[in-house]
Amino acid sequence: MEHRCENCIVRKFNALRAMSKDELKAVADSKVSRKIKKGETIFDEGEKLGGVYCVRDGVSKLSKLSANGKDQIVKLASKGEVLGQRSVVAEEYSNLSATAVNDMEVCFVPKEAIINTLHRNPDFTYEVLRHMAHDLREADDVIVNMSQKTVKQRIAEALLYMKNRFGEDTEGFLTLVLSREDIANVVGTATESCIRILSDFRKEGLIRTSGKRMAIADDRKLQDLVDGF
Amino acid sequence: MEHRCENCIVRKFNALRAMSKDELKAVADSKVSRKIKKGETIFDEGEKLGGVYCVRDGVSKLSKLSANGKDQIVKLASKGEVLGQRSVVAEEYSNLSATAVNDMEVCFVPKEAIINTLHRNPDFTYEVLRHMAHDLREADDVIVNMSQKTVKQRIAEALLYMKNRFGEDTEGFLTLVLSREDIANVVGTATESCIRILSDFRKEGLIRTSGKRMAIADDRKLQDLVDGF
DNA sequence: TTCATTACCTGACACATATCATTCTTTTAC
DNA sequence: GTAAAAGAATGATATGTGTCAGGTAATGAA
Repeated sequence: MEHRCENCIVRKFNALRAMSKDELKAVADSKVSRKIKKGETIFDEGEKLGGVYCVRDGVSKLSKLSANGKDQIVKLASKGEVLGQRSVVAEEYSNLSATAVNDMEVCFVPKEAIINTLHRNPDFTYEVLRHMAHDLREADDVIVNMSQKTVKQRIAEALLYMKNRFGEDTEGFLTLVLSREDIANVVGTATESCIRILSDFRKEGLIRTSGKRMAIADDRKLQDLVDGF
Repeated sequence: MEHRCENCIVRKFNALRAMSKDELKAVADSKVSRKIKKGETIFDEGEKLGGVYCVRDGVSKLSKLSANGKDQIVKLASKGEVLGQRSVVAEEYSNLSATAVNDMEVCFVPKEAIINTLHRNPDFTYEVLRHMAHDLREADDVIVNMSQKTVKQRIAEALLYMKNRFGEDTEGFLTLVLSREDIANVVGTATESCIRILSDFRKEGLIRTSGKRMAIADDRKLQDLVDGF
């Protein structure tokens, strides 16, 4: 049997926690669980979304294709986050595409259940609003970082972010494994530049690597770099 | 006597149009009109906002100071737009500062009236949400532009944006007059680079200038530049 | 007006970053 | 396990942009 939203822990982290019992029941009845393999896309830029995707497990990258064919990763979403919220709320085509960074499990929730609740339950709407306000603030910060920080600083920041947000395993390696290309797309640089800078970091003892896995060896120095020292 | 929100045309452009008569009355009773001179700041980054500012007239730049002392302009707000919305909704300190680009007239609306309505009137909350969803989309686009387009392309785009958004006078000059420094801060580049590129544009016949005033002479070529031709 | 300040402009130069080409390594799939 | 594909690494080179330094023109205040 499928999981019931009412008992889903993931819900605690997103706006669905503000739903009433009945509303949640409606969501649970209409939702569809879905497994997504690493590298598969959940939805594409320009697609009309029929609902939102609630992430139960795994990590997704939200990216936008630029004119010169490069993908800019705008956000990484993990357990508890809801994908496609913005597009459904604004009733627009998606401005981003979502791709699984590792194997994922998501629940697709048809938009009707969401929109109904948005019209009737101000607590829920307010909660969604607060999440979006938070996203907007983060987006503002990214804009400033993009234009004012060097690639080196942005990569250092991305590494620290990955550690803080997704943690590290028992050996100290970052839990979230991203390819150099993905990291380059997060900070908005060429893959080669990213690789070069990561090599520098390794040589300077700021990070350790083992295959695709990466570990932060000197938080302090990385942070100093970000702050411009 | 002060203007009444109920009759304010500006309201039609923002979320306040979804307020009930009574709610609007409460806003009108608590609001304070204020004139702001060109160059004055409305609020500062890190400030705790006691409410939002509804723009009746003039243009404001919303900017964020970066570590290296440069201002990044994140958004330009004009008639009908509401400043400080994000901070009030999220109950956070402001992440941006707002400065008048020209003489302005704004109405300060204490947050209580707003927050009360957010909790009670789902139509209003939904409306605010839709506006924020729109802002978020724009922010995503800016992120991609920042990281993938050249300074030249971004300046060309900014000029076209200024024309489309704020229009031009009878002589064809852009209505919104920004200093080169402000334009540089919009596109995230050095003032000198901005000046140089605008000079190039002038020499190539893409724009005309007369003192601080600027006119777009060749929309088509500017657009081609933006698109990478 | 005159002075002071701000905005604008230009040149020279350094440097960060992108691009292209090539090799080596790791991962994936059959 | 092996082949094929994908990812990582590195060098050489070109170039876009930032920085510093020195101007002129425009603007505002006394």
